[in-house]
Amino acid sequence: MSKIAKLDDIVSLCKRRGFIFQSSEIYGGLASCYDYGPLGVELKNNVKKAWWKSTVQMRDDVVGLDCSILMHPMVWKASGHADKFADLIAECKKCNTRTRVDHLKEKPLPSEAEGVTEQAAQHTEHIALDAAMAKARDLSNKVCPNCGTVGRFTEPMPFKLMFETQMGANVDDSMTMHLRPETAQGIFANFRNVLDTTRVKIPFGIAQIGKSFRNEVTTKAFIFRTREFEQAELEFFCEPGTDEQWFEHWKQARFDWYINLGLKKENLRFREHDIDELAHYAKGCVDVEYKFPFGSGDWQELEGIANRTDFDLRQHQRGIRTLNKWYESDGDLTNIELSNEAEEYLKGPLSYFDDQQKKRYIPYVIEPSAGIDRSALAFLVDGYDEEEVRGETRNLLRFSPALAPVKVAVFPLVKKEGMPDIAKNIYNDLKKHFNCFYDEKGAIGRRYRRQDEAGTPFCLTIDGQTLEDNTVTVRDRDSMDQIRVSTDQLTNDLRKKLDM
RNA sequence: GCGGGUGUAGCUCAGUGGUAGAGCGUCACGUUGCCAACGUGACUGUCGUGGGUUCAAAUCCCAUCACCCGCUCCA
Repeated sequence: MSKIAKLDDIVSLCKRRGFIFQSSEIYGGLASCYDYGPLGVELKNNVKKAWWKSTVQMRDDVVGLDCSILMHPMVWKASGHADKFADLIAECKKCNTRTRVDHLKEKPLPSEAEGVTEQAAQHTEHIALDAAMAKARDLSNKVCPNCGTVGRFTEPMPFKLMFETQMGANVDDSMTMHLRPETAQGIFANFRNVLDTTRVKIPFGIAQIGKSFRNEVTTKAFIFRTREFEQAELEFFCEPGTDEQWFEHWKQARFDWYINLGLKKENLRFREHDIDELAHYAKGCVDVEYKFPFGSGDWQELEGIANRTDFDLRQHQRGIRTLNKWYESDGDLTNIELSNEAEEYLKGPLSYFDDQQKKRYIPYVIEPSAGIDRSALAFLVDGYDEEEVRGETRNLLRFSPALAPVKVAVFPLVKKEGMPDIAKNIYNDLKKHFNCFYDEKGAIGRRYRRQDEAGTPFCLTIDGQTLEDNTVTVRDRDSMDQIRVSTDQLTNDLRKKLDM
């Protein structure tokens, strides 16, 4: 049975072994920012590789993309982020609890005993900031969900969730830009380019992995919610009417991905979004949740899979039509309205012509959007184990071979009789195929245990018998069992064991 | 941002006003014959940071930063 890991144990192990450090630690740290160390970068790269392999490489209907983080300001106008990507929060003066304004409920009036005044809470992310502010101004009848006090709130505080920066070294001539809050918009912006250059046909997807930035109101739990984070997103374009079946397809595919990489089934589940939780453009949304060991051991989201309909492509067609207003307003996004949709919007540049059906339409989009850092954390937490071996505690990370930072460690049993030379030769040969690690220092048991804690699946030991019959021992991380393998079969044998 | 907790060596922690410590880890040398072995030795500290009180501060006071838990939010 594996031990339930506490987050603190994981944080400590990550530091001790060089998986994850706090950013700018020598200066006292920078809130919410973390650095991946030598083992961590391997793990994270492996998570990305595994995602890319299953999402792009193994499929005939998905191509990749890598967009810039900075994009034309109008992208964020069209996507809605520039106006709407903000939360309004008010604080109860009595109990000092902060609550999102849109989550506050009215005190039921006596005449409406059924409580029907409770409106479905609409996510502020998708309400224009001005409108939300106006609507939120009157909190006199709202109830604090914490202490039940009515109408004693501070002025709603808006939070800008997008990072701003300046482009252009000339201060007078520089333009305010945003760091992307999601990678998805770069994909929509390149939809036409990909269509025109790759001979893809609907249904097909465009995949991208990259950094995004959000000024979260609060950060949380180590690398779980940070303001700078890495996403793996797929926009899968399909014909309207087939969207629900593709939604189901990706739900299953994405769930299986986590399981296949070793997450325990009992720690993973779907959570369907309620109707009133859905963004107004989304037809359906489900989260893949992992049972993280923070606090009370709550389920937390690893990935969201949404049916975004044709909303984004249609918005960008409106965005393109707004470009002149943007020039005229001297690049001030706040002063312009997004143009209305063209009457012929179905024939716009972001539409698709289906040659078989002789039909033009704007495709629907299924979007599985995964957090790479949180996935990495889930794999760390899920793989962490402590067990008693001869009265000693053995710490290990039971990584799937695909994720293990080091695949094979090579040791001479002792530093004599030519064992190090043989071991080095084997190491030099194997490292062409796998990420390997060589170590000839200290006791063999210690070397094994160190690799256990790094999650290395296999350790090879060159011993006295190697000198006689050219076999080495292959020691399995999880069982600690050893078998002898002939050196000329090592590569093949390990390939099989590692599934590489 | 609010409330609660924490911050001393790479890690875990002891140290409540008087010379900064332990265990583990790391490194070196010797030894080695398969699971954190043993011996000897070595390195490691802005006591989170800044200020104050004091003859004297890791210790008391103030401020600040960071982390954890809760509220909240999300990939």
